[in-house]
Amino acid sequence: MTTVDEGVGGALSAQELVDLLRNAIIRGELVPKQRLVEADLADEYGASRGNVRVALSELSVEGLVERVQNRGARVRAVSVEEALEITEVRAALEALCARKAAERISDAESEELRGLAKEMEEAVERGDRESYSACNQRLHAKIIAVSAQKTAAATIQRLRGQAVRFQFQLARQPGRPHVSLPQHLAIIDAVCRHDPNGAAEAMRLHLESVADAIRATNS
Amino acid sequence: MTTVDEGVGGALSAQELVDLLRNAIIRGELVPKQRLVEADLADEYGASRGNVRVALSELSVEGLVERVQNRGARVRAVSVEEALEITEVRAALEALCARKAAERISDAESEELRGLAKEMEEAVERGDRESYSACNQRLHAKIIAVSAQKTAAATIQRLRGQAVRFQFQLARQPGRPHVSLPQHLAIIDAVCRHDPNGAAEAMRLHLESVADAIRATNS
DNA sequence: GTTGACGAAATTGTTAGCAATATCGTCAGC
DNA sequence: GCTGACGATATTGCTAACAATTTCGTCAAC
Repeated sequence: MTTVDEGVGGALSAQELVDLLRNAIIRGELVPKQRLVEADLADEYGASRGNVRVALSELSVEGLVERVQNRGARVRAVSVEEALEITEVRAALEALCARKAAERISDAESEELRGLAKEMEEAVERGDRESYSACNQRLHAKIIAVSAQKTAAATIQRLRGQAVRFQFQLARQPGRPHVSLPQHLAIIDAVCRHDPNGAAEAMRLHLESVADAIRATNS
Repeated sequence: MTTVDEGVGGALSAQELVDLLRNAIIRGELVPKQRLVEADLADEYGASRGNVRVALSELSVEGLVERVQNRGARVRAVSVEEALEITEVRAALEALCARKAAERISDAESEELRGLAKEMEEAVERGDRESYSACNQRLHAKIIAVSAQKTAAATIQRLRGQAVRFQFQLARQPGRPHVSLPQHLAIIDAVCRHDPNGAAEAMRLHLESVADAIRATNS
């Protein structure tokens, strides 16, 4: 079940392996602190040890894997303190993106965001966590896309990968949607009104609240 | 001259190679768009091709090297537009660090920063570019250190490496120190006065001005 | 019972060689 | 003279095997 078959029988390339392992870590199939023995991974994924090695090197630069000289690799465990730091950095970067998005957004994109706002309101109203969480991700992704900031986007994505465990934990919290919905609506409103400062501030407040929730949950 | 000897005769490990190559790129010994042929690098640095390969993989994740499937690696060339994006991201992150630094700075550290301010004023007064540039780097590094934000620090450092070419260009600009000195002094003053908002805003304005200078120079 | 030395097993680090792919020069055909 | 096919060369992608290091179990000494 956890084993990944070799598909059509071809061996995996180094780059394919990086993607597979990254997803496995982000999806939680490989848990924090779990040892990543090169030979085992090579068997499991049907790749050569050399490629596994390269993949682990790259993931260690990305911050998902921790390597110690002569002692192998393991899935990096992100502490609560670190998750808070990451959230603060994300706050700064997503606020930047929100500002840029408010400057550049087109009418069609505005329409799309307002539609998303309606979807979120309805999802909360009928208590559909699944749908709300999906909208949440789409909202953040859309704002980053509209901002057209490639550097910020890449950085945010990397950091998201590192802190995904805490995001997940948060999405399952009981009262959470009722707290975050008005924040999300405020962000959408400011961006659609072409209010850069308002959008940045609304985004900053939202992620500040996320940080508070992480702090409150893990204490 | 450009060739690096093997030192005491030992072959270089993969990790040593990463550091050597990173420095070579940042110091400009390997110029943008320059092809990085694995076999050549292996000869030049006295390492095996496998290790060169791993090093190039890691540097490509760091954004210093560009790799194309089956067509090798080259030093990544950062465009002006990208340098501006990078500077904006740095502005957001260093503003965050300045805010945190203002919250946490100790009296001893304050003293150190004020000493640095005096050094910078004197360097500008006697037209010592070399010394001013060194102080500039020390200032940014110190604020990041005081802020104790590891995630932000790592991100900033990575981005700095990518845009180093533009920073260098800027430091050589004639009137530049007279423009940036008051900004630097304002940052130091706000941080030492424990004024988080003021420090963040001063840092943001400073890097905004850096962005303007990059824009003006490359047009 | 605890401590420390020794050695086997497990695991990582490195290298050399083979296979696959792209690049470039050459030359025939138009 | 220009175009496109062909083959040689250069270069990357990958794998298997070897070397070095760490880890862990065993056992003797205290």
